[in-house]
Amino acid sequence: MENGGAALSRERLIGELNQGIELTRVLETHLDYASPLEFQRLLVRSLLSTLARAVSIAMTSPQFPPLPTPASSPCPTDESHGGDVHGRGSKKRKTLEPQWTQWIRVSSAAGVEAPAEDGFSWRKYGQKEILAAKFPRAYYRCSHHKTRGCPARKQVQRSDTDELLFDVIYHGVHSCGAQGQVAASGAAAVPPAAEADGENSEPRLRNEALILNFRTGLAIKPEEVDGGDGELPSPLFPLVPGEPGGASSTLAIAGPSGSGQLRVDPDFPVLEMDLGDFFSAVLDPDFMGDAVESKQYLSSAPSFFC
DNA sequence: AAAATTTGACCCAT
DNA sequence: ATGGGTCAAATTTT
Repeated sequence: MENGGAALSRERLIGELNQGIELTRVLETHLDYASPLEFQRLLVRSLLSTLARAVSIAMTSPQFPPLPTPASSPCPTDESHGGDVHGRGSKKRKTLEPQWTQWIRVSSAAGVEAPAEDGFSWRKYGQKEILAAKFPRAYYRCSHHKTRGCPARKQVQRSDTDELLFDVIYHGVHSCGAQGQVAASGAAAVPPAAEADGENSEPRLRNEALILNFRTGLAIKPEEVDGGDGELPSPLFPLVPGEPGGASSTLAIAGPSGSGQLRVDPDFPVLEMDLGDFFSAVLDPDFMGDAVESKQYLSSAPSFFC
């Protein structure tokens, strides 16, 4: 039952992350020495793609929620490992459970209270006004929480800006053998957005208004798609830009340190991850193997992110 | 009556 | 002290 695959992607992930850190250090040095802007740009670009790859790996890693159907897998949810003795300001690894976000847009503006069904049955257990949000956030948990202790939960909140958009944040995976994932695979895992019967001749990736939101506020938002319509390269978040004639969609990426572009697969759902959770998951002691060094790396480097 | 939702209190991290 | 997540009693829905 070992998760060889998981371990592998974790290694790759850590590798990418470390490289990103290394690049950052080099860049820092060169900033100090006022090296050629050209070179600095190159570093930044490399850094960007390294991080993008890392994100991609993280997103597809078994440790994180799967895009397609939940494929009722055994409940991996492990609670405590009693083995965390090491005094030493014990870290608080709080988020072990997968969490991801879906943006769902509804069609009719008026009267819409919530996005359509997603194939599971939920029971609302709370609602809260959120500080800087126009709309309240609703909390749901799987209906089988009582009966079968299913840990799945979700939060639904209407977007401040786009009236037709809802953020649906899922926490944990279902352990109840509930709900046929409806062939509409999309139903539960991908924004239906459909409404097809229209004239949408637009390229698929339009203003889905998707935003990859890291703690820093780094955002990636849709931009023009370069007419290309060919197949998209398989690696998600492949290398960055500079390269004009690509058959894929491109996204403009803008962050605290500049901007660039990314190619993306329009079919890949956009997730939202908190970098803190991201790192704590990656650094979970249970997986540290001989990569322990990365721990120090990571904990000492990215002041950048917070 | 049973099941689900509403809503303010409560609790736990910042 | 604050903001956000959950609890649970009251209330509404079926």
